[in-house]
Amino acid sequence: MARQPTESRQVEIISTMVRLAAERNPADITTTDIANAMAVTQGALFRHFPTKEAIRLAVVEWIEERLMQEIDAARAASIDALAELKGMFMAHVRFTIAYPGVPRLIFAELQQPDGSAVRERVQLIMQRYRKTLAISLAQAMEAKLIRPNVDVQAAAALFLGAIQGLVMQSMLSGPMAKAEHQAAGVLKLYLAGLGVES
Amino acid sequence: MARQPTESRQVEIISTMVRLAAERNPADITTTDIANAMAVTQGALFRHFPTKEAIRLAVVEWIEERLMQEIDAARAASIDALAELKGMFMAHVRFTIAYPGVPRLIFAELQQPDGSAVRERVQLIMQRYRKTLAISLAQAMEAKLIRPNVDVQAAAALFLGAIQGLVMQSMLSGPMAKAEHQAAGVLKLYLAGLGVES
DNA sequence: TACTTGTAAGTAACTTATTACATACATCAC
DNA sequence: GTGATGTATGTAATAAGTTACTTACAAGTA
Repeated sequence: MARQPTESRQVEIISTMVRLAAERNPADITTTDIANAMAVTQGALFRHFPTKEAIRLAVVEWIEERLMQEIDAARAASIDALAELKGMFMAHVRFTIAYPGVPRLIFAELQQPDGSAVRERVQLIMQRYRKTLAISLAQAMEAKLIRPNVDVQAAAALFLGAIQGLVMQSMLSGPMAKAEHQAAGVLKLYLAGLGVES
Repeated sequence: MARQPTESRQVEIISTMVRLAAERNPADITTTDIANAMAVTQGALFRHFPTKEAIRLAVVEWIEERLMQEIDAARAASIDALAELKGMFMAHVRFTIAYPGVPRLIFAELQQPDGSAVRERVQLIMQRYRKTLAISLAQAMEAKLIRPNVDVQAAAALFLGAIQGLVMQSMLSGPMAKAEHQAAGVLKLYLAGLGVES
């Protein structure tokens, strides 16, 4: 019962996957797990996606759309390049708190062997993200909001690492929500590395 | 043929797992994969470990032993707390270059559900590591080698995140070896956050 | 009526672990 | 030394369970 069109089922499958990934190893989530969580039979999933890999790809695309939207919104709401960096950092942290399964899914896909379509999509997202960061960093340098001799590549890597460090900590010691006030501390430390006085 | 005692086979199984994890998703490495790489039959593995989980636990214990040995050696060879931090960072990076499978294995185990014996072991390693970092950071503050108002918790989290950021970058764009010179840049940036002039 | 979405059952492939059996090897009586 | 014996390590086959995906059929919906 409760028949639904493919479009809404696809969304449901994606969000169920993201939800389940918050508490389990994404690699261990089976089509049966997803179907049970949706109260349909396992075979029903294949009415809406041809393969499991197609589901994983759709999940990654969903993440890209949502996360990049948040990042871009934070950037747009900023008055200068330094505010952009702060805003993107906190937006990313908030997104991770809202969807704790997301970093786990991303990392699980990064572990996939070379040539996997899903993996390459994740690589594209990260490249795009790094490029955005590099632009803001360069602008901040030009506007003398950060010190003039910052290694932009290292700064972009450390930005992502800082977030990843918070994620790892939440995976170690409890819910990501607890890490939110820690996030402010880490951001402050990161900005100090860029020469920002606080 | 080429019978070998259990002790050496156990070591071989562990190092084969670590080696395979450098190029594949650790979650996808089967006992058949390990056995093939060792040129024995799949069943032979169970002469030396009772279950696959026992293999995974042994791998984690091997990592702990080796990594912590490197970290401690780097600490011991340092003249002050700041040199300790630098030494530990670079030792960790070098270890990751030598064994690219290690961070993947650690992360894969962290994804495991709560209560898993292997996961809890990894948690212990990370706690121990963080504690070591906190001590060095506190000492460095006391000796006025870094600025006096560093948030030690955030600094420990960012230290691990900085390494994790390098690992993610290598997973994105190629071998970890390429990331070595990047590591120096990230370390410099991290230390700048602690108020270290360079 | 024609198409879409669902179920129930089944299948092929894969994975961990076990079992029956074979053989190398250390130990020890002699 | 030599040979017997028990144990450790290996193979081949297979059991038992799981997973992604398919198929035959039913029923809702435009």
